[in-house]
Amino acid sequence: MKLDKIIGDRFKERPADCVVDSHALMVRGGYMKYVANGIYSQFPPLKRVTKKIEQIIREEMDRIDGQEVMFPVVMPADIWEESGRYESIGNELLRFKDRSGSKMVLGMTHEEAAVHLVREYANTYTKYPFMIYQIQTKFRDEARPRAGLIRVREFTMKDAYSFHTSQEDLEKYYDVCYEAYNRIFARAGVPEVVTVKSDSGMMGGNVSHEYMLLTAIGEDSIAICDECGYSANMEAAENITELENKLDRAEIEKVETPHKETIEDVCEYLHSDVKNSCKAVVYQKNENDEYVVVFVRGDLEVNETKVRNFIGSEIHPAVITEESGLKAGYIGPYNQNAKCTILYDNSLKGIENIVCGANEVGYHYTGVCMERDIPDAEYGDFTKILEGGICPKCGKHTIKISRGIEVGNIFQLGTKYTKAMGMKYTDKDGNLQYPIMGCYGIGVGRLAASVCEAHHDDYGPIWPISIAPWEVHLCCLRPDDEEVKAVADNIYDELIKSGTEVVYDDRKVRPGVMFSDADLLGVPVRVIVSPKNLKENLCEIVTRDKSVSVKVPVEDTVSEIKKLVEKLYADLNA
RNA sequence: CGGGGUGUGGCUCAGCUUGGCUAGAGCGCUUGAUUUGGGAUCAAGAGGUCGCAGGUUCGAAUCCUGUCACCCCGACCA
Repeated sequence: MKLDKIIGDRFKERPADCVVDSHALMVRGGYMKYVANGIYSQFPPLKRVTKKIEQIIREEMDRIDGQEVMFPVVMPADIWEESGRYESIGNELLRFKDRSGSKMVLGMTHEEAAVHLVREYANTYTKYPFMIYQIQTKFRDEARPRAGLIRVREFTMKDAYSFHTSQEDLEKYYDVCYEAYNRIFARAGVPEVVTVKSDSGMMGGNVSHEYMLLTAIGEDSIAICDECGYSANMEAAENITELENKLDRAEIEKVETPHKETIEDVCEYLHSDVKNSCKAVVYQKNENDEYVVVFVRGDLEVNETKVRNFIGSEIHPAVITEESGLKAGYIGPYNQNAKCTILYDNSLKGIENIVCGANEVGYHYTGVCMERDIPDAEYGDFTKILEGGICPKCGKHTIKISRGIEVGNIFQLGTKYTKAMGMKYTDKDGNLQYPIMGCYGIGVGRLAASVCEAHHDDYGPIWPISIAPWEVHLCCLRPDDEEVKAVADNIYDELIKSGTEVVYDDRKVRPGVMFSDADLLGVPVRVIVSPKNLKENLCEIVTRDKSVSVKVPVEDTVSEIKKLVEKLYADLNA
């Protein structure tokens, strides 16, 4: 490919709207163009990157006996009504009507379509197990797309669905998939992707893992223990607390705390440690606005996902009214009479002599002891794990919180969808059974952006050769010099003949322009043919990351390039 | 959905507070010349009616009202 024929402009200035580097570089490098909020078109360089990622995924899925299929983008609402998700999913699911008034949805995930595809076919245990997958466009009407390709509304995703006749078989295959995913990320040049335990959210099911690329711009918080290797999404990480600053038992005393409505203010006012206090965080259930009060130790934060899972309902931060009986800023566990669901966090178990609201405006209690004063409280885990927190696996104070981008996930779904949609098979004994499912996703565009985010410098992406838009970038520094041009042309022809993917820059531009464009394209191997090198009968071969920089005789150039290309591939597979 | 911000050639932005001639700069683009190992120089050119709609005014990019879009933070989210 001649560089001057590649569709799309490259330019110098960072676009104002781009917050993350990968987004800025991919816009500057002519990889993508904004179409609408969270919707982009891909120029050839990016299309070539995503195509290669797709191919790696395809090979690894086929290797674990996946069968590629294709589900529709537009689906009738009725299969979503079968699973119950037509109602339960919020506005991310784009619903619309066709010309005849039938309700339709735009596919945001394809469990329903997968079950629909195989539910007649897989009616006997002899057909199991099997896995089907597709690589296709999804649409999710996200509330807030951001960061270029990291979070978009329309995107390409590989989604796979496996069907099993036993939990053991699912778990066995889950592990196989786990390994396949590790191979995919290693081959894509990001072996540093880590797996974390996660909350399954709307997907349902029990066990699930997320594949995270750790980076400061990530949207997820991950709890990691360096000691034992434990890692979990902050949403899912169990938070173990121990009693600190244990105080002696004391009598309850009501004290005036005028205009002190945050726990920090109250504790400062009363000269008490925040760790010896109890604060109330109030939510309301989405369906009926019923109040949910969560009592946690003053220094901790509520993990809303845990609350949501525990009460089995969606919640939102509360608007506290007069009628509720709750006294905002003065809510406490003792003498609490308001009608609402009350949850007590583990951090309060057995705590003595604490400060808490008196359920009366302007007053707090001191000396409250949970065991003595609220003897029938039941406790659960409702708080966020924090930096320096206790590792649930090894029990040490070793938890670190990192940010990460979720580039893939795997779920053990169970029978949620097969049951809801009436998919059954006959087992060996002639009984009807529901198949057990697993599902496995990878966001292709997000992975491309994540690799760029993880591997770039100020001048452009540094693509791993396996997913780079081209393998070799050939620069002819002085195309007006006949000899230089002839040598470069010859190298180009030879590389093409040998099946190497090469982009050839023979424009009549200054070297600086040429190098800058090469940096933006991020091709791993760069070859420079120039009058300066040619005087000594040499060509220059450098890698984008500067780890290799050599000059070789002109006649050896092509073979040296091919050697280097092979080495780069080998490094990725090692 | 709540809070904050921004809309001026392809890109980055100035002008707006305090309305006033044909709306500016740099980058990019076209043509020519000189240059040639990290985004050159000179000259000549093309390209915008200032997000949209309405209002105030002799006169609006500038003031007012409405509206749309986008960005950031939060909420929400496989």
